[in-house]
Amino acid sequence: MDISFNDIKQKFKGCGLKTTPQRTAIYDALLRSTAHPTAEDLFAQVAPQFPMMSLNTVYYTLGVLRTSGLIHEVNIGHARARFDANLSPHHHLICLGCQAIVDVMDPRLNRLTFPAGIPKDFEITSHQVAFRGLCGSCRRHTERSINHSSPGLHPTTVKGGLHGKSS
Amino acid sequence: MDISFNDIKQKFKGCGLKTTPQRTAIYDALLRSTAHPTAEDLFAQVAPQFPMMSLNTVYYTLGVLRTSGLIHEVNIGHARARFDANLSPHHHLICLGCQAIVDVMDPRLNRLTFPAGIPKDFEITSHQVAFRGLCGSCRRHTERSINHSSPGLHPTTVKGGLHGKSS
DNA sequence: TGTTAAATAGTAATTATTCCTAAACAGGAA
DNA sequence: TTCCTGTTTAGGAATAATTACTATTTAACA
Repeated sequence: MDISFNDIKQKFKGCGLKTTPQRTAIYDALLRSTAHPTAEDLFAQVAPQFPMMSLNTVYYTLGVLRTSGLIHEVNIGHARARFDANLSPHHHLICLGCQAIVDVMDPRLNRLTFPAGIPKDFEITSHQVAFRGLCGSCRRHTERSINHSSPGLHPTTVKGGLHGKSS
Repeated sequence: MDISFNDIKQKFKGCGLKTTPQRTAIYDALLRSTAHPTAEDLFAQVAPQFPMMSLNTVYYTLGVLRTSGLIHEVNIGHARARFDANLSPHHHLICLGCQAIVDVMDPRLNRLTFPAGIPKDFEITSHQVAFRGLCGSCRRHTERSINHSSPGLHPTTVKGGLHGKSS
C-alpha cells in the first residue's frame, strides 16, 4: 500500500510521464485512499500544498494517469467519476445512501463462469461485480428517518467527506 | 416481451401515474428495445408521433418511471444514462468500442456467493456483473485500424443508432 | 362536466467535464 | 551546467447532459 516518491517517479518514467509536484501529489493521494475519491475530492486534498493549482490540472492528470493505465475510473450512477489506484482485480460494494464505494477483494469473484447466451464474436476482457445496498450508517439513518422523519444527509463515515451529491 | 396498451395503463395506475400518450409512447418504446437507449434515443424515437414534445418530458418521464420502479437506469462510464425496462435480474455485456449494452440472462450469476471481508453492517440488496470487452463489429474494426489505420467510428450494429458519444 | 393535481413544453440554470491558450517547467541534449 | 523543446500547468471559456422553474394543458376522479 505504501509507496515512496522514487517508486512513483519510476512509474511515471515507465509511462513516459514527467514527474511534477502536482502530479506526484495527486497520484500519491489516490494511492493512499481507499475511498475512491472524485476529482474534486483530490483537488481539495492537494490544494493546500498548491494554492495556485486548478481543478483543471486534476482532471488533466487523472486523464493522463488513466490513459497510462496507472489508475482506473469507477462509475456509479450518473454522479461524478470516482478514481481508484488499486489495479489488482477487485469488485465494489456501493452504498445507495452515501455513495460510499468499498473494495471487495474476494478472489472467488475473479473466476466467474463465462456467461451463457452471448454473441459468439464478443471478446470479454474483464468483468466486475457491483454489490449495492446500504452501509451501516445509512441503514441506521434510514430507520431513524422512518421513525422520526429526520431530514437531509447524515455525516459520512468516510474521512475527508468523500460522498456524492450534496443536493 | 410484448405488452398491450391496457397492460401499460394498469402498470401506470398501480404506481399512481397518469396515462398520457407521451408517457405511454416512451415506456412502450423502452419495453420494445433491448438496446438500453438514452433519453435522446427515446426522444428521437417518439418525436415523430409528438412533434411538440420536448426532451424535457422524456427526462421527466424516465425519472418518474425510475422512481416508480418500472424501469432501471444503467450507467457505463460517464457517458449519458441508459435505460432498461427489463426488470428481471440480469447482467450486462458492454462493448468498450461502440458502447453497446447486451443483456446477459445467465441465472448462475444471480446466485453469487456473498462476498468475503466486507463490513458486517452493510446490507446488500442487489448485485450486478458487468462484462466488458469488444463486440464482433468493433473487434473487426480495431484489427483493420491496426493494419490500415482507418479512422473514426464504424457503423454500429444496434438499430436506431444507439451508441455512445460520437466524438 | 367540473375540479384539481399531475404532466407537458419551453426556457433557463446547473453540474461535471473538456477545450483552448499562454506561461512555466521537467528532463534530455549540448 | 545551461539550453531547448515538448509537456504540464492554470485560467478562462465552452460543452454536454441533466435538472429546475413556470405557465399552460390534460387525465382522472367526483
